Amino acid sequence: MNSEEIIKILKALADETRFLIFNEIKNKGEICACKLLDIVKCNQPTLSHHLKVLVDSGLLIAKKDWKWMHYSVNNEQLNKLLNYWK
Amino acid sequence: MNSEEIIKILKALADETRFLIFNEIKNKGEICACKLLDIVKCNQPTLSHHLKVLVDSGLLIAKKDWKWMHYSVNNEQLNKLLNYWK
DNA sequence: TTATAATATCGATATATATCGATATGAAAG
DNA sequence: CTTTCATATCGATATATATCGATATTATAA
Repeated sequence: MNSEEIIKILKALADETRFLIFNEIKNKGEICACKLLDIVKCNQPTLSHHLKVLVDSGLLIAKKDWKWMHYSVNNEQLNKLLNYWK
Repeated sequence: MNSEEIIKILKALADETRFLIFNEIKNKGEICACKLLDIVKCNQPTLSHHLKVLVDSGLLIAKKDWKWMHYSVNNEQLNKLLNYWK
C-alpha cells in the first residue's frame, strides 16, 4: 500500500545532508532556515533545495513567520515509514 | 550513533527496484536469485548489482547453495532503521 | 521610492548511481 | 577435458540528483 510514498520518504532521508537536517529538527524542535545554515555546511540554495525535498516527502512542515521560514518534523509521516514493515 | 550505517540502509531501500526485491523477500521468505529475475523486471547483471547493495547494507543475508544464491531478510538490520528515532 | 534581509528559483556543472551487453567465474555433469 | 548453468564483474552509457553562483521574489524598514 502506497509504496511510492514510502520510497519518497526513504529518498528524502537517504542523503547525508538531509539526514542531518532532519535529525537536527527532530531532536531540537522547530527551527528557522537561517539557523540551519550555521549547522549544515552547505550553500543557501543547496539548503533550500534539501528543505524542499524534505517538505515534499511530508517529513517536514514549513511555516512562514514574517520573512522567516520555520521547519518542524511531521511525526505522522515518519511513523508511516517506521510502521511500514510492522 | 552510527548514522553512516542507517544512511546505507536508507540508500539501499530508496530505490524502486530494491524496495520491491526487499519486500518480496520480507513477505515470502528466503528466495533464489533466479526466481527474483521473474519477479523483478530487470537484467541479470542489474539484479546482481541490486542484491549486492542490499547485502552490503546488511538488510539481506546471502547463502550459496550449490550453484544457487539464496537471499533472506536480516530483521535485526531492518530493526536498526525502524528503532533509530524511537 | 530604495535598501536590506531571508528564501526561492534558475541554469550550469559535477557527481553518483542505475542499467545492460559482453565476458568472467565457479561448480556441477557429461 | 568440455558443456552448461547461475551468478558476478567489467566497461560503457544514461539518468538522477547534489551543488552553487547568479538572480528573482517577498516582505519589511527607512
